[in-house]
Amino acid sequence: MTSVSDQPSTARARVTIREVAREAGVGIKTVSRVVNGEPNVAAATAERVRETIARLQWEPDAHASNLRRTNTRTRTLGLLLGSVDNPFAATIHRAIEDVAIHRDVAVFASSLDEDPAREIAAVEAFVRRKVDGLILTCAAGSQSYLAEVVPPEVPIVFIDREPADFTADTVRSDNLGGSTLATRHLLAQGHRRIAGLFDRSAIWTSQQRREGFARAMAEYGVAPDQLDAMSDLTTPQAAEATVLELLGSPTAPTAIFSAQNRITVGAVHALRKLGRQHDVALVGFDDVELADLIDPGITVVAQRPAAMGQAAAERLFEQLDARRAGDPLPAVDAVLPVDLVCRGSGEIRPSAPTD
Amino acid sequence: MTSVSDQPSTARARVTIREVAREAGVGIKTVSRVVNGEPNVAAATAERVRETIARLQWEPDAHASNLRRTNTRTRTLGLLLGSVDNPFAATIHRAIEDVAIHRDVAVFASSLDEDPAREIAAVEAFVRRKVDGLILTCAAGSQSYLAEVVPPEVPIVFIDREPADFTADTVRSDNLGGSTLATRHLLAQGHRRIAGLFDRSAIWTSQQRREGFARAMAEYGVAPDQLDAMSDLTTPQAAEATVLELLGSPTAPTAIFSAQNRITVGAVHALRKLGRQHDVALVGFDDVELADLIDPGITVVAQRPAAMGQAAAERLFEQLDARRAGDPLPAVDAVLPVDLVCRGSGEIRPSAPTD
DNA sequence: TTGAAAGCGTTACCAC
DNA sequence: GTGGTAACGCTTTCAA
Repeated sequence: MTSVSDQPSTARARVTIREVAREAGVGIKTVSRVVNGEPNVAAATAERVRETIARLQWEPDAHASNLRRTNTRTRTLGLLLGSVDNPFAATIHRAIEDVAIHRDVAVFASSLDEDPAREIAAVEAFVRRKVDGLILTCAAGSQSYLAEVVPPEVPIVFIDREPADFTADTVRSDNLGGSTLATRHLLAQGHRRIAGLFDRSAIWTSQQRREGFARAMAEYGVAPDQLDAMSDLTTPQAAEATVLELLGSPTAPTAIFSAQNRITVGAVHALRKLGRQHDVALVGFDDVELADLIDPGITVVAQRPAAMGQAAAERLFEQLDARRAGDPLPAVDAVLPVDLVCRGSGEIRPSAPTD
Repeated sequence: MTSVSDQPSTARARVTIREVAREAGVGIKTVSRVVNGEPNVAAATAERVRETIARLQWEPDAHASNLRRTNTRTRTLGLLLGSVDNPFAATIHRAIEDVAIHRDVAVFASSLDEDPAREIAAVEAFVRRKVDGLILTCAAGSQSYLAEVVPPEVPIVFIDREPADFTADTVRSDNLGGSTLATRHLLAQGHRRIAGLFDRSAIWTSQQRREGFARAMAEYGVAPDQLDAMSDLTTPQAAEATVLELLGSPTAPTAIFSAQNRITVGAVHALRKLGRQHDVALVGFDDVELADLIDPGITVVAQRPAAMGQAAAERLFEQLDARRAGDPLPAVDAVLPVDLVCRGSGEIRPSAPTD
């Protein structure tokens, strides 16, 4: 009665490694060896097992494997971005996915909306799910919490922004150099009254870009406290309103440096509304789609989000491999270059040249 | 020797439910009850357990729990998109994440690049990871494989495109109505020679939009076989080249219907290159960023990707709840309306009116 | 109200 | 080469 019944491979019920072993007439460990590509299995046996797996349509249970595996890899990665629907972040995301897929690693993506609490909650959720590694954009003022929340064997790579109170690999753009470059470009056209428009000042990149703006202005003799710099512009609408106001004032700027893609969009809208797009110069940080089709084309300092994503993912896997081998790599701060793309808006000269 | 040692809560090593139980002086089942909010635990006991959990910083292992749990929820969801960096898809992604986060569900996102093999591989990877549900954009010609690959208790919602050979909930735009609307809009301006530019014909939405285009043209007496319709334009570059060629021919169209966002971008580039953007009419399907800042503004049939994502995620969770309660909901085909947004390019009249 | 014991589906260890 | 058997960290079952 308890003997092997000759039921055909019926029910789509749940197929386990045991059924496969029984059907193939081998031990369960042998099946395990085959699926994991371990040595010490006769070619013929392996073939038979593979055939059985295919016939029974068995899929190994990832959770069960990870439970016992010492080298525990969930083949899973946690990615935290400003927002998955921001073009800059989405490009990073895609590049990371392209690296991860080669290792059969799946990506959990989360948006943080500049909310420190959400950053911590997302990291905790990733850790609970035992991700192999983390690629993080940070919103919180300090990343010291990571030391207690993330196990030491889980590598972390920061992307786009440098962390505070925590040391780990970072991949980011040359924000300082880029914003200096952008500002100098406007100064070189003869502009002296240049308005700098920035995102919320709590964001690391926003601070860096503001610093770059200030440095370039200082080179031309403008003291930091005399800067026409507006921070905390969190939406295109806020940027638009600010530009409308600035240009209405008696000391209106002749040029604008917009330090983030959404701010650039708002600024362009404002200039159009006033019909002054051929009159007031504009350079933006981070590229914008269709920037070349607008009249005038928008001059920007373009970042390399795809390269950033790729570099971050590759570094993460290097760390993973190194740590499994026993020696973690030292943290590296990778800075990617940015490119000034001249399309017209940044090459407008002031109506009454200062120089 | 084997008695309980009074080691202080040392090593950040791995804390398990057993340690917590031992420290709190209760059985492990009681700890389990507390973390899962099950009844039959004295308030004082529960409090003591919670205190111990906090002190030991224990995080339950999600994989271990899911192994034995019958009601197995990994609080995980698989999302397959054309590409995570396409703005349309990225907006859907964000909307889904916003619904999922309320249920503490994490989202695995994957891109398929219109590759049928990648679709299947991605779904298998999701299933292996025991996701609670799937939201899929499909590239394969048939989704019949899902019946064998996806366990019946895992709900599937299709987004953007209808599946073939498989029945499940679908959330999509009114592609047929939208493309008819777009084409009629051009016809109403007096255009009769209208070129239709489409994505690869294997894609469901591409077929639908082509059908809508054909129907509207037929209303004005143009037979399907006389249509100026170009398919398989997979990149903006291809679209641009096609438009350049079309406009150079003796029977050049006076208007263009571009059936996808990247095709629209290519078409605009071509028109600019020829300096004919104020001369040849253009209506695109799916909105494009900064379309209002270009001169002329691009008239489009706008979809509602955020609403699509939200609807799909909500439907998925409804199905999940219903199935756990024992009665799956019948499959529904939700069709979201599209909106004609007139910005100028679609309102250009033919130089030599036909009517 | 509580906890001991028996799984869940896989991999690790060690005999054969 | 091969296959038992004991984990892995938790939930379920069931007896106390």
